[in-house]
Amino acid sequence: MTGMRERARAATTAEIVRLARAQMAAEGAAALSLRAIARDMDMVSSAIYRYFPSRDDLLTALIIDSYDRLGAAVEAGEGAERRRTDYRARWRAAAHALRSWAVEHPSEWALLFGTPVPGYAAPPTTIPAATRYTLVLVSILTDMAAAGHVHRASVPKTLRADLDRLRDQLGTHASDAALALGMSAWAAAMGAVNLELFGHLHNVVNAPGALFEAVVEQHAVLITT
Amino acid sequence: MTGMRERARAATTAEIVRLARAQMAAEGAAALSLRAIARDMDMVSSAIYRYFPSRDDLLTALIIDSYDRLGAAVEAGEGAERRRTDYRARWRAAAHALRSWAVEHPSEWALLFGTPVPGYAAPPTTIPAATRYTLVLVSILTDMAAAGHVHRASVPKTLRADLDRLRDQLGTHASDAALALGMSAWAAAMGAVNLELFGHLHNVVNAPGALFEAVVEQHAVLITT
DNA sequence: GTTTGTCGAGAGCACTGCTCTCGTTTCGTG
DNA sequence: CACGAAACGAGAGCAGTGCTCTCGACAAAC
Repeated sequence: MTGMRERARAATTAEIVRLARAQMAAEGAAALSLRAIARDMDMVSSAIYRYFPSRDDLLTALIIDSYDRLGAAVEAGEGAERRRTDYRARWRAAAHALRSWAVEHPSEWALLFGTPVPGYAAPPTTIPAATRYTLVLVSILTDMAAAGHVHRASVPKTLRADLDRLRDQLGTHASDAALALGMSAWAAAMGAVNLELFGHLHNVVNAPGALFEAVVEQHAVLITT
Repeated sequence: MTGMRERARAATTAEIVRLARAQMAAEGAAALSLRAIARDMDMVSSAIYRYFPSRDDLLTALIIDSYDRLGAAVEAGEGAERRRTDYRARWRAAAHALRSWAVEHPSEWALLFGTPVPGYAAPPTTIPAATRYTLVLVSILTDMAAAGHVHRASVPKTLRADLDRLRDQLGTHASDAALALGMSAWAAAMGAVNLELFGHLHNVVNAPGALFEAVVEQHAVLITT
């Protein structure tokens, strides 16, 4: 089953992804060049197309991989919190794991959450990986609901249909209010990280992560009351 | 003072920016091509360099212009609220003006708040324009402080020094708690718009603006209590 | 009226993603 | 075991990019 052809192919594919990630970290996602990767491998550019039919397909592979590693990091961060009924602590742990990963892998964060490449539509293959880091927050809300916690928050009428569908998709019993609060917290955390990483806090908030900290604490209170 | 040379130069410069914006709206900011602009003007690509020394300088001009138009839109939206002491209504008006502008000019939003172009650092020239839309929120907080409103919120220690400096820079008397709440609201709104525009709500929140609505309402309460 | 500086045209450099062909090597099957 | 199919890397080539340089034509300033 593992002919030398398959092994060579797997090795080459992995090497391409490895070099692509390195190049992305060094020069940014937009500067990713198939020819440069080929040069680094002492190959000719056309040979890369034996492994990835186009630059977009290579990008897709990188996106899935990054989503997966982000998901793993957030899961690990939240999972490290031993007091499973301290929902506020679990939220803090998950959120800080999110920001830490972003700060440590800025180019990958930009690839996932920055400007979408024009003409590039993420294929459905990416959906499971893209959802992963999100499910950690959902699990906290689900556990709170199971423990009988009642969330109070106004939920815009326009959101209700989507929340019903989501509750079904995710298999959770969290209330509309809980899901709305969770999505707000999600958006806020994402916004704070984006502002920080994309340079919009220069001469505004110099202390690294200080804005994120404030955002997380506000929503820690909102989520657990 | 207005020799035919100067007038021709101003007209050509404006035409370049106009075509650049059109091309950006059609194909996205990343696909902006000097040669395509030159073709549309029946000129040769090298002639463009008489007006903009590099592609980055053209980008800078576009960025400043977009920031300015965003600022004007948010100012107009907030200014249309007649009840100046209804701070919650003013916040809602400003926030919705922000999202409306973003939805109507997605490529410009991406240019301003998406992935920064690698190797491109926004020159200090952009700072005044970039601050403009932010000042609307600051003015609301300042008016609340002047009216004697007292904000209660925990403020991370790491944020305090920055808040002191900001209060000085902005010439406001808003408290630490007020500024922290304001910045959280800012980050949350930005995050919600980014998630929506960059396609991260596909199959999550289909109703347009529903997540943004929830985020704005959460922070409307936070800011005014 | 002469000089000075700006302008557009054109050629060219180094780079990109991508396609096609060609000779070689490996694999599955008769 | 032999043979055809499939996969592979090399190489040339196409159309596109940002950018640089030179050159002749024209307007502006002295």
